[in-house]
Amino acid sequence: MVRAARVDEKGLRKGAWTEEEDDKLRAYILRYGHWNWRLLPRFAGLDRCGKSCRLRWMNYLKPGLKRGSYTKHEQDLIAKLHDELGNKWSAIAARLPGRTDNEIKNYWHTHFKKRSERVISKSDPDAGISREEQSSSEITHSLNAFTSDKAQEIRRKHENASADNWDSDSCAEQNCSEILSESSSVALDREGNDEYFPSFSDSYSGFHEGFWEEPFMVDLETTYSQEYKFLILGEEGLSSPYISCFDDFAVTLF
DNA sequence: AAGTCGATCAACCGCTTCGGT
DNA sequence: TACCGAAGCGGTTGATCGACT
Repeated sequence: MVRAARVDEKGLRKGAWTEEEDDKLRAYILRYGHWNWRLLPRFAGLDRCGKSCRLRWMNYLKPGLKRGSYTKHEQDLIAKLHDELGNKWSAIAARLPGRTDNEIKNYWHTHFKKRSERVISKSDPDAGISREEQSSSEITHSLNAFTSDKAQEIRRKHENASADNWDSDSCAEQNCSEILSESSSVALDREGNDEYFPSFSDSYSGFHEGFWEEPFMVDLETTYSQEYKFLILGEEGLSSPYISCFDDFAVTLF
């Protein structure tokens, strides 16, 4: 399911990434960060363009990415967010921890779009909108109204509780969690089933509050083969103009 | 067993946005 | 304020797999 590897006229590799390339890119970014995507491949020893490296890191190698099938909760969230935001895949991805915009976009095109096409083909051409679509739209509308009311209620609650301790970031997170939790309990899925969806916090119990801010710890013994440990540890092979300023960061990591 | 076709998803491409000068 | 380069974003492509004939 990957493109055949080839080399373009500039000598840059294209197509499927090899395990060795993945290891090089991962090792480099974990040690030095992505200070400049265009120059990074040269320093990391990769014959790839910066864009390709960025994409590979963002969509496949970045720690914390979830692979595999989507939960019912995620499916519902994608549908809801797409109703609200349209094709703003990065915005949708930002609200689904561990999923990438590319992944969500693919998922949408293969699952939801197909479904909506079926709905349109089944619908009365004169009516312009199917009963199913209409009902879905009504559900979304009700849900939006509910979440909007709920957001105001939560905001009032927080404002009353403590004006001094108001932390917009954590409150936004909490609001999102509360809204999703409550709305999920009343939401119907697109098939019209009235079923329980786990709340946001239930689904992502593995992600505690500080997860994304914490330094990423790498288990060198299990994550990398022996031949690439030296790359991470910087004995040789990697070079970075940022070595001095990233040394502190590296110390934090290892 | 071989061929066909649709589904899937990694990767590419080109346009837009953002930030620095 | 205009320009330029880098990063980000979204649409599209193409290789592979599995189901079906």
